[in-house]
Amino acid sequence: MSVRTRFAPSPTGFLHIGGARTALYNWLFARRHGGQFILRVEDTDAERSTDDSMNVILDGLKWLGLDWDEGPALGGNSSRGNRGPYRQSKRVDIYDRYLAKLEEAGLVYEDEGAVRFKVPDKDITVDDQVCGAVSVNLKEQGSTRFDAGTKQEVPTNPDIVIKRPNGGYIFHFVNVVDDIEMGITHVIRGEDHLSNTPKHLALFEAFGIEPPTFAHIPLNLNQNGSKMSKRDQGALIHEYQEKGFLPDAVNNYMALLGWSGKDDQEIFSFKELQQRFDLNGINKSNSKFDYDKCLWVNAEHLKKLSPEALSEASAPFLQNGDIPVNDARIPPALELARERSQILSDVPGVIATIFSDTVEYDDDAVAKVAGREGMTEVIQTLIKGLDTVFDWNTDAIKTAIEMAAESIGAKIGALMMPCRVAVMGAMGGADLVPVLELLGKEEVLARLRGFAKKL
RNA sequence: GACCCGUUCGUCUAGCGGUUAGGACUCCGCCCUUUCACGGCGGCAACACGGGUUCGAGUCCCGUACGGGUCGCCA
Repeated sequence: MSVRTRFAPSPTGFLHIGGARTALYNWLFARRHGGQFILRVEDTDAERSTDDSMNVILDGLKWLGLDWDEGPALGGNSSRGNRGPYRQSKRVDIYDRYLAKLEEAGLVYEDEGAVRFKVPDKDITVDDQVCGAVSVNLKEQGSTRFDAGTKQEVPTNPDIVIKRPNGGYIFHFVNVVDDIEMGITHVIRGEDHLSNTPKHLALFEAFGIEPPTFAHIPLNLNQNGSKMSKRDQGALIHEYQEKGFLPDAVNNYMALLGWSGKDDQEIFSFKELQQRFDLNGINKSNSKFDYDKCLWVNAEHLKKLSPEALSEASAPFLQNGDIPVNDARIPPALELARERSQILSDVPGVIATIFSDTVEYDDDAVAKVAGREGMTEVIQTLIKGLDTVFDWNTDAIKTAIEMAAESIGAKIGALMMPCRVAVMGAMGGADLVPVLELLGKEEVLARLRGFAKKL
């Protein structure tokens, strides 16, 4: 039987890193086994579901490259796959049919307008691929509830509500029905669902259907050790896009948070992930999100990007920085920027000076250089030396600076920093000589002359 | 509170009865270098605790502590 996994988000907000990781694991598992990945929108709670938030989730998945074989199309008006519809709000007739089965079997009853499913009074064992065998008796378990307000146990009905008085169906029921109808073979989901799983198994049994394989993955927590919330740094997928993370890097980092290839490799291409991901490598314990490491993973991916891919990915960020995207100097400039950038939004800052007609001088840098003795002579020597360069290329520029240094009995180092500050305005930044080359002779000389006047 | 899951450097993790407990991020040195960064080298830093089992326990068992989760007519 072919593997079929699904991601079943509830469209109530944004695509959260926890959800995205769940989607990724399901996607990787399906791809690894040549199966199908299904996207199903759990929007049974009409009051909390909107098309907009569904599209945010679809956009996020698309950006990550987690394409689905079956599920709603962007926009939500059409879908692909023959087991749809893939929005629960449009599957009511199917749920009605399944409810009728339970009614026939005498397993449900009405309770104040709602419909309850009678849970069996016995141990139900989840044979989880990550957590092992977990047994629970729903009848005993559900007989009391802890009221957080009064901190009291209050008696409750263990039989689970599967349909609201207003006719709407409840998660546990639709989740199971859809997994049956959609032929889901493996359910990979957050560990927060582990305690719900016996309920689902009871429903599978009631329908006489062999349940899928379950794998409950540990949760991602924030730095404080509590569940990631929307306000935590790195929680929302669209922010990665905005900040200039690469989708593959985000996938890589998400994979690492809860899964290990069992060796020392940490940087995985998307393709490698597809080849290597397995349920065995999933960890048992929760992990804390580490933004610094995520940045590092992205920087590693940035280094490996082809020049073409780098250009393409950088374009929106260059535009933001008012840098001309189609300038012929962009490709070499990007090469200067890539080693100094962790995310693409770092890129414009590294190379902006090349494309600007003014120099933004850092006061401290200027003061430091200007304070040196004989600086006027140094700058004049640089101007003279560089003015003689015919073929304006890195070798010739470097040679000219070396000769200029020699002419005043100085080491090249004594000229480089003044030149850097004069031309780029700061002590740090991209390699100076290539920057000089890209800037062009006239501009470099103009900047040096301008700087000379400041002395 | 009851039940469920978990616990190796600050963080992500390797380890599956015998290891100087390995790697990575962060941080700190040094080297490279025209700066910054990259890279290279090195350093700081961990088996939650207590009992067992065993010749021997990070590895197996039982407790305790701590963390997380679930206990909805949310998903």
